[in-house]
Amino acid sequence: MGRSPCCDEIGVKKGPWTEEEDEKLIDYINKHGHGNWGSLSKRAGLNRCGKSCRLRWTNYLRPDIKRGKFTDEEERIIINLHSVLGNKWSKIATHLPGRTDNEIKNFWNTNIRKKLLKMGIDPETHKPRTDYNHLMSLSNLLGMSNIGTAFGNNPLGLHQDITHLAKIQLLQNMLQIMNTNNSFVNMSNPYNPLGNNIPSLNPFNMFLSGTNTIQTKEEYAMSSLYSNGQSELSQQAVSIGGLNLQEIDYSKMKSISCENREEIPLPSLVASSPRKGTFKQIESGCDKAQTSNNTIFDDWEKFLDDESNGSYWKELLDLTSTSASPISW
DNA sequence: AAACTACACAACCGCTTTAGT
DNA sequence: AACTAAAGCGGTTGTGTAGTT
Repeated sequence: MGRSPCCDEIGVKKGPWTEEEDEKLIDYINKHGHGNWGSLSKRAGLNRCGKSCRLRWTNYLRPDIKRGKFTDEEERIIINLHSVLGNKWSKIATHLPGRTDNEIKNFWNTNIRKKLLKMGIDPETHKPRTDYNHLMSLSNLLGMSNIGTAFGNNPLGLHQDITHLAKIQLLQNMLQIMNTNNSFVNMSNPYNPLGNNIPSLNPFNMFLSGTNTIQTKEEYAMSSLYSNGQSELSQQAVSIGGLNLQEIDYSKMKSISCENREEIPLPSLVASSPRKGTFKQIESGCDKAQTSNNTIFDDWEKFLDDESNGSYWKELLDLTSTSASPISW
């Protein structure tokens, strides 16, 4: 074992590559192949460590690298694969021809990660965020909004839809916390790894499972990634680029017990967009919680409108943060 | 126009894994 | 089996640039 000392060498150039250096590296590799990276730099007449040469070639100069913006499809693939593989950027990159692990990692950290956070989804777990700070910031946002409303204006310039979204998101996240250990709720998750389709008696089911009904335009696009329920999400991942993930998900899931389901290394994200053929499934999945003319969403929005003043949410949050025992429905 | 800020991306660092002896 | 060098990998940092004040 042991780290290669090449990058510690004194006098070896660091920092951005010049065009001249790029040309030398490309010429050399085109003629001779890279061979041993450690000795390549000298053979190619470059005052760089081998590691630096390798990275420059693999991340930038390689002729098969696809440059430019990531497409929506690539974004979808990355999110799906990340939900299964985690931060295994090199593995993810093998399913995106022409994209490097570095590029994907950067794209994730600067773009996708932020979008997920904005949607209230934890980018690590792909589940709704449950950290207290996040809830407090949502609560404060709503509080400010309500102050403005009381005086007939809106100091933050919050659009009504955004406020509404924050409300629903807050409620959803709180319920997630409350029910972390509630097996009944797990049982009613629209994604049921056991394959049975037990209708939910829990009116909060759709919120616990990560469903928002009000989204910004941008978030709508993102949320469509999570639109098919977990089993379909896995299948999407399976079908991408010939990727075979069956052994990772289904084989484990079929045999896993209800109690152990938390340990499945897969996300539990589910539908949140009205994508064709999907939204209908979601709604039919919560028929039991549906009133004659209104959907559960209508009911909940009404509930939120009735109860959405700052002190109410704060009280509820205080209760949540101090309550050790989960609430059962 | 200048200063500041946020963002994107290239490159580096250091740990882990792999292959060769 | 033990050791070493090289390559792989993921986290982090540095820098250039576009946008904003």
